[in-house]
Amino acid sequence: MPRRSFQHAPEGVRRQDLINATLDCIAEQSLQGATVRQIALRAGVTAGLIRYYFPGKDELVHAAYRETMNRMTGQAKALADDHAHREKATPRQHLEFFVKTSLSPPVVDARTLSLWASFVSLIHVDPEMAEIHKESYLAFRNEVERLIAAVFADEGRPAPKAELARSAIAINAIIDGLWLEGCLAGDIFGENDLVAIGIKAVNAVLKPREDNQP
Amino acid sequence: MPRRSFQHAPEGVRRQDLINATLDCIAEQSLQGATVRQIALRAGVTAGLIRYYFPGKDELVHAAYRETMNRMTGQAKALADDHAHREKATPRQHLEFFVKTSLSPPVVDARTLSLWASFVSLIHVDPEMAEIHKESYLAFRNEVERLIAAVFADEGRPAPKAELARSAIAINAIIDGLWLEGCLAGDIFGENDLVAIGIKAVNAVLKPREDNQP
DNA sequence: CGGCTATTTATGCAATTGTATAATTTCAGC
DNA sequence: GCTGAAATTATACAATTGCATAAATAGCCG
Repeated sequence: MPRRSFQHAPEGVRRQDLINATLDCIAEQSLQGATVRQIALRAGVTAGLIRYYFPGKDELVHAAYRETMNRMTGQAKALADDHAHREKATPRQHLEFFVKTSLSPPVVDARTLSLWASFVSLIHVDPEMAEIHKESYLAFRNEVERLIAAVFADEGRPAPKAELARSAIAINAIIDGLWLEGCLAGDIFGENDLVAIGIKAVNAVLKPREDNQP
Repeated sequence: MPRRSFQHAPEGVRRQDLINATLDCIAEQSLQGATVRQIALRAGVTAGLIRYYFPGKDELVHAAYRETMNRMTGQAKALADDHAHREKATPRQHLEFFVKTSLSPPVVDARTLSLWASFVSLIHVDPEMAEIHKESYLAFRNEVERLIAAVFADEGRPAPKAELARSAIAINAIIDGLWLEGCLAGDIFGENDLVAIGIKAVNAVLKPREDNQP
């Protein structure tokens, strides 16, 4: 009885295939559907191979979480930077591009939400997941803070460290929230509705403190 | 060999016990830890009983999801209404109370986030979960819309239906997002930081269209 | 207090799970 | 072409899963 034939995959690609297969499984069938056998099937290998590349299934899920967050932040940043560079944008426009890319496809996407929610549900269960969350959260927020600092500098506005951090946290929260809403109820938002709301809210948060009146 | 003794539970309480036990399991160990045996253990009964009260485990999870969302919206609304009533608040203040209660404990809570994320991860897997999401989302948004309509009426401002819906969607998104952020990174927000950001952003969205400048 | 029904426990089962281990195949270097 | 290490498959296993069924208990109505 001959075994099925196979090939040695080049450096790193098998590992990446397994991560991608894991993401497919989680997105389509939730964590409970992401079994070693299903994952292996999707990746076109057999289940045992998973433990050749990862100590266990948990570590594969950790890698999948990292991958997801890196993709999200990476996409938002790359698209915004590119756009800003082409149009020789002011720092304020650059920030708005970032808001826009964060609130448009492919960052806003139902599948990504399913993945994200699955991972978040493990944050209080698995300490390593909590660590990954913390890291990826800070990576995104630092990006926001850099953009805000540039705006303040460009507009000759004093930027005390605390004020900067406060703004970054607030804007990060607004982007996250609108992102969530866009993924959850994508169909009710037109092309740029979400972006318009986001920019309006971000500008409100960036205003100096005094004018809190409606 | 005598069996363990037991009591007949009064109308509905056993069912509720099972739902609560399910929520405990999901919050502490994620969906994968919410097995019929674990749930039964928590509820102080044996596993078979679950299928006396529910057709299957899936339906128990559905009930747990409904319960979670009803509690969240219910708490936010009840606390805000109560507060507004005591202080004879204006509609605008009432809306701000609603933002405040939505962005404070017990609505903002790490455990609730774990539950919510677990359920959301099933929305694209299980059509019934999608339906529950839709219903609970609309229930919350309608509440927001009612509050906004009162603000517009009170301030003698025209409130075309489309404008009202647009504002409700936007404000709902902002509240959801800040709620998310508060649950995820609760420790970095002071008592009222989140509320302040929320009210600022909500007011910005409520402003008439013209002034979009920073 | 005796019986009847709703409630609850107990047990078993086939399917699935992650992991461990051994056997096989591929392929780069000689 | 050989050879040996690296990559992959195959099989087995104990544990766990949701569910079905049968037996037992509780407690209300008469």
